[in-house]
Amino acid sequence: MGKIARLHSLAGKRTTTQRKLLLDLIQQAGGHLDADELYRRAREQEPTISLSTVYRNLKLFKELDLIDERHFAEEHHHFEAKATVEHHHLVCLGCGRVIEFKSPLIERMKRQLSRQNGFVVTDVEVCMMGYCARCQESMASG
Amino acid sequence: MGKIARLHSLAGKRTTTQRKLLLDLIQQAGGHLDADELYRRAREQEPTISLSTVYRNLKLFKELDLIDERHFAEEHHHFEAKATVEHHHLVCLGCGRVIEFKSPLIERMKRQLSRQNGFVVTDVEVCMMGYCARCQESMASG
DNA sequence: GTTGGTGCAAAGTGTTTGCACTCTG
DNA sequence: CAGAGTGCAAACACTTTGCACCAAC
Repeated sequence: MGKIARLHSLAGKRTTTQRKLLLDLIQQAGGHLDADELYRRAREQEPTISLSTVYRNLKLFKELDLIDERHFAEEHHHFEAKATVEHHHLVCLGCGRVIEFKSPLIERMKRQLSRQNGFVVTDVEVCMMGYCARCQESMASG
Repeated sequence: MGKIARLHSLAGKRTTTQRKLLLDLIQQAGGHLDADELYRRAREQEPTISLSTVYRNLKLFKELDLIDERHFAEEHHHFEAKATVEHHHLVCLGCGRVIEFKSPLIERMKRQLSRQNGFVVTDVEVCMMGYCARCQESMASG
């Protein structure tokens, strides 16, 4: 899995206005964006940008390992800037809020798998669905 | 979350030939099916069945909690008969094979989350991606 | 007999692609 | 100034829906 070190984030790819804007928006966002939300935000600063450009660059960023793609229980994909620390997601089925969490248990699980099945894990997605404290309250009272 | 007990699996819904066939196929399959694969198998026994019927029934089965829907890193969804025992998935990026596993660590993680965030977890999806033993070998030799 | 379920075709999503034009390097 | 990247529209893959007919209850 040797990977050639990248000199800067775009690794020789051309730095177009659109590409830079998209990358900035993703990194600023902090949270999770889908292609459409990113498109909407990008158009505020670059009204002629097209949705294809958004998709093409998301694909590129993924290849360059600059972003992670997430598959929540929805039809479309979500993206987020590559995490410095691996973390996972709690999705509240009440309000739709996505809460990030991390747990050392996941590392242990990886190790267990490689020991038991000889499987080398390169990427983990943990998605827990349920109800956040707030939604539980409003269900109890409502 | 109160749920009226179901008398039998289809809970008052009509037992059509197609519906029964689809449910049988899913339960026999053991593994993971996508809508198209299910359609293909169903047509072997019921050549006039339509893809819409497959989708409509998958939706119904999901509502009746007879199947689980999975979101591997692909465009379409996979389904499997409701698991008696909660288990999770290893997806090999080399050969595409899906290996099931279970781990007590996941229960612990759930408990930790409810303790730390007051979040009640109703459903968990853990998807680990990487390379199975076989694919590691062929990468090393190839 | 009602009316829920089906098959078909048409529409709806989210995403990708072909092409001519534009701009980076 | 070559060719990577763009905008646009058309194509794509998967899923849902409207409608007329059919069959389970």
